[in-house]
Amino acid sequence: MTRPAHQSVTIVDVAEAAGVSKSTAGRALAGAAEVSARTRDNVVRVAAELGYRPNQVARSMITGTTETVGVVIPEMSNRFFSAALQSIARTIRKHDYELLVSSTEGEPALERRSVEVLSTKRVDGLIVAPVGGADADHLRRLTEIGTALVLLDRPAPKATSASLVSVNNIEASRLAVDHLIGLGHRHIGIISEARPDSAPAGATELEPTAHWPSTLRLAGYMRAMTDAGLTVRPGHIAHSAYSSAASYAAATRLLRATPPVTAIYCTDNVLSAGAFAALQDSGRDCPGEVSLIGFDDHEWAPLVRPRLTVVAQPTEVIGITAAEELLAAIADPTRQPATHLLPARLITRDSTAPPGRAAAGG
Amino acid sequence: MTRPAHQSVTIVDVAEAAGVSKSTAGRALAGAAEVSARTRDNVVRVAAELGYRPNQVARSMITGTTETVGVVIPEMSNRFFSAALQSIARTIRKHDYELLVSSTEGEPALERRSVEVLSTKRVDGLIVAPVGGADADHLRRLTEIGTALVLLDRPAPKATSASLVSVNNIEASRLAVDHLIGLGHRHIGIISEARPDSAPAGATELEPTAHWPSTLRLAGYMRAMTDAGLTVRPGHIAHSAYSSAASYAAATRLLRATPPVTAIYCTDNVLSAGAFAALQDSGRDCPGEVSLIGFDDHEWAPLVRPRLTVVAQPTEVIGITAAEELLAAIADPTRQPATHLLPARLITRDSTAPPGRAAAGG
DNA sequence: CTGAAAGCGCTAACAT
DNA sequence: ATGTTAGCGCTTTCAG
Repeated sequence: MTRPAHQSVTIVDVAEAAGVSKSTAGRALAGAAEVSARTRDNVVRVAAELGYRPNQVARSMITGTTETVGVVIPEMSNRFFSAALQSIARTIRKHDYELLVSSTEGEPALERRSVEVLSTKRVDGLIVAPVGGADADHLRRLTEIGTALVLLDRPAPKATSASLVSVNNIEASRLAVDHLIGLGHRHIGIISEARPDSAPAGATELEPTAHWPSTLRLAGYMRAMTDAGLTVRPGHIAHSAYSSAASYAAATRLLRATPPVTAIYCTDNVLSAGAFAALQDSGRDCPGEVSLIGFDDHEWAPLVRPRLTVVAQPTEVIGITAAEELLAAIADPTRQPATHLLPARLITRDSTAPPGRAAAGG
Repeated sequence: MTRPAHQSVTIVDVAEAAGVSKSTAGRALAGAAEVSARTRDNVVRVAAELGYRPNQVARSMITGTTETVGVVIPEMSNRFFSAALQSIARTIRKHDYELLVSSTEGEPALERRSVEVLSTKRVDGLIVAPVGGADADHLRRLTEIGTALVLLDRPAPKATSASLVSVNNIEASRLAVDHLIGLGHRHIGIISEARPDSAPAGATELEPTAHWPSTLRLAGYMRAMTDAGLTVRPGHIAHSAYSSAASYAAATRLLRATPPVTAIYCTDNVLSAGAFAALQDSGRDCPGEVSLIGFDDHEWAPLVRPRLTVVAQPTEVIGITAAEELLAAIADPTRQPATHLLPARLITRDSTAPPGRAAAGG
């Protein structure tokens, strides 16, 4: 009775036990209409008794599909990505797809590896938040071989035929800056991961980094300032690496700038915490002396004092939209790629107020 | 030139173009030693030119493995799980495995579905944070069919032959309570997702919920109180549903208890935010009038005022351990299941102080 | 309505 | 060192 098979009970076992051919067994299990109710019930019962588990790998071999989508992101513990992942998961599950997820730690080499491996595993489509600047051959390759691709959060230079789902970064910054300007601020500092020179004359360049969120947010800041007739001062643009600690240092620098800033706009969720801590430790009154705007709505934004005003991304909608766009692309390979630039929202709390107001005490 | 194949270029195409048999091509691509360097190089070159992508599905068909592990968790946007996921991902990637992840929204039916679907997709092993109380047939089934299984965060009643990786919840609570007792507190409240009557005489019962983290944390609180000769008062145990809002309400109730509590211990990360907000809004001075301990170390714990003292789980180690345990079980099916109860750590900040100390002002 | 046969792309004996 | 053959478990023509 020994059998070197990989699998305990196959459809052949079920067929034999039910006294039918494996084709009939297969049809019965698939709920095909052409099989008589009697034999179908019998087959199903026998399958249950035997503990038969269909083998999706074998099925994929034939159908050429895996009912699986891949997601490649820099980091899954990042709030933005974990929230996006959650809504992607929920959306695709409704369509009976599963999620193969790979995190790249922000490393281009790992991103390429992930995309290749998932492709090798024959995912039906891929959502990727690319990090690998200029080199996007691995993404272009996907569209060449006909794998559905949706870009999340940021575009990729060469992946022209992929859809993009992201917040409207330019407008997000405008929201923040206009709010501050409306309050009367004229000296507004910004903490950005982007290098000040990466967004020189706007955000329409074709440079590798020109369309990254941080670059666009910086560009949006510059544009909003300019449109309001305010001067964009290099000394008010603080570059920060992508960490809370770096942001702390950047904010500290900004607080010593001349002319002094009366407000700081923080362009990323991991940078917000560091900036807030720096402002707190500086002893400056917020919002009395310095206003602060964070990016992304955190659980803690209403918990700290002053409660933090933020520019919130529609994270959930972004995830849902990316998933739906991908499912649509899988269902219809001729579908044209679309760009979804979702609107951000300003959530006004207590960390922003008119400038020059002394601490009211108490 | 038309071909109804599912795949653009297969190993047969490569073989033909290279003028060898498909076995040789396969061996060359696999880097087998028995193939001459000359033909191997040639095959590899031709494969690259043709844009050949190996088909992992077909390979799995033969080997019976997928180099994929499944992870089933209640929610991936939850801080604890997203952090665990991240370290699981990193660990398995080093062993060239991929991650098929499914979130269950805390619904037992979805959990069963996820486990079955991933099993159908022939994952080599599964890490699950079970939620489905008494009904764990779907998990027992896995071990029956020989699929490696590791339980994360909480055990499952019937899945006896699976490893478990979790924090030591009893000791975690003892850490918190002993700290408070050491400061002089005698009236310590607790906010718990567990019903007070679920952990009556300790945590050694065999009831469905008896080993859930929340139950164990409550039991640990009761045990630590008792061991210190303090009275466990039902009025000081506030039950809360699993949400920040519910915890806010529970904390508010606790603040009105008689005799009054001088300290509150919060047993879960999502409950911590609500309790903190409630204490803040109550106008009570913390830690002057009431001390507070949260669970899990949040990004915001050092940002709020007072900075929050917490019991921190070794989230990263939990994820790594679960992944390694799973990989070991996959590699050696005869391996005996192990239980890893990792130690929690108390991070003392400013929200805990001796009781009865009036607000010092300023 | 059911069965027989072919084959998805690949690896793994078994030859040579 | 290379080629030939036989499947992995399943779906899907094609016959009946």
